[in-house]
Amino acid sequence: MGRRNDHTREELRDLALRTAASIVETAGPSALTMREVARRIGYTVGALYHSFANLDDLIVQLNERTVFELRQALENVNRQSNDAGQRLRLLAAAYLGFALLHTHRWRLVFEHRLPVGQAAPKSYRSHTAALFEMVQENLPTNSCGRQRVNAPVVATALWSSVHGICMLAVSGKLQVGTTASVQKLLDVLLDCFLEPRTSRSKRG
Amino acid sequence: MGRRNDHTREELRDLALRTAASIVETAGPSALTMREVARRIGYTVGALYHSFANLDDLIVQLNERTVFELRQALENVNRQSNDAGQRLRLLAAAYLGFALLHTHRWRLVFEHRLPVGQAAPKSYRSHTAALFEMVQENLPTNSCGRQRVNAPVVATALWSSVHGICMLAVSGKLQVGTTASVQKLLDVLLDCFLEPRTSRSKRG
DNA sequence: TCGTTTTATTGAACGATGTTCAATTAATAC
DNA sequence: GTATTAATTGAACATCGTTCAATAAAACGA
Repeated sequence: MGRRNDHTREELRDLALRTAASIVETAGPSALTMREVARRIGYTVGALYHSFANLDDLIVQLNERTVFELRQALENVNRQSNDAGQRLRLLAAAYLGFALLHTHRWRLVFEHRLPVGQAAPKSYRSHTAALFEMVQENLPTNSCGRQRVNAPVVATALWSSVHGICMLAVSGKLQVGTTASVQKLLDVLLDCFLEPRTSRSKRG
Repeated sequence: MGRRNDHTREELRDLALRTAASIVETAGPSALTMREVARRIGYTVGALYHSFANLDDLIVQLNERTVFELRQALENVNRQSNDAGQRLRLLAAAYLGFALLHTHRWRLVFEHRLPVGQAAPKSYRSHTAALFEMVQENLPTNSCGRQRVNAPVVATALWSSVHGICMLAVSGKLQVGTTASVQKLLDVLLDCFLEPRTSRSKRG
């Protein structure tokens, strides 16, 4: 069979990426092979290599989509409160929610290793930068010794921490089992970053 | 060639694991193959399958060793100060130091996926439990709204956060480049967990 | 010391993987 | 209607994890 015109180049790329996402979500990253993607979309392996340089490239493009979805989810949540502190708590809960809902795909974003010397694509970096900006803008001015360190550093520290809690919880490396107990870890963390330093028994 | 008796079964296991560690550290996890380990220790692949059930098992045993080394490094540091808060800061710095020094091996511990339904080995769990206990014992009693939540939860939240900062930094997913700036993230986090709520300009 | 048993080790084999590319065939352009 | 262009195939190659019958050396019993 030669040229088919069943799909444009862009349609095929989209089809392959959606299929890859489905494979990863249901069967884990180890099930994501060029041959399996090809089989599911009804093409042969060779055809995939016109849309993707190699498997690594396919994964990078899949991760790009995942980060975009994550950004959208967080941006939606960020509009649902007028209180900055409350927004931060909602963002953390949404981050955990996304990680729990799309566990394999979410882990793939952070566990995939780029070939040495190869930078992450620009769109990927812009999405993650947007995430950190969202956090930064919701930081109270008096949070966490803020007068000494600048906001980007605090935002980075806080969100890396949220990430660490979610990652360890989701990957089962933590003993905590239930979603509720993971949420409690996030609460403790955010209490530390949000509660004003002078009142020490706000709601004890 | 038949039976060789160059090494006992235990010697061969040790040799293979040390070789595997070396491969991972220098060339990354993707370079860790049964064939490469076998080649380097001067045996054929088949021989490895008497010491390890499969590649997954070899990785699990390698990770066990890595976690043991990490535990030792932290226990050493934990004896080098009389102030609990200072010990926590030293522990965090040592955790980052280990992650930076043994990046690939350290990442492999957290990024390796066990086959579904298979639990991490008991020794692995006991090492990580020891880490969390160390943190827990160094927590000040008044830290982070401690009167409301119990110590294990605070310890888990704090150390998962330290882990998140180290992981994102080491895997290059963060924009921060230098070791100093990562250390500053850890400082901000520990300030939040350690500084008494009433004094706000301790060392500004 | 010799013959038997045990066991460590080999090496070839199998199926699956990523990747390449000449051949083919359909769509497009002229 | 022919020539050009480009998408698609499918076979090929190297490498991977894993298995296992064959083999040879060590250990054992007499």
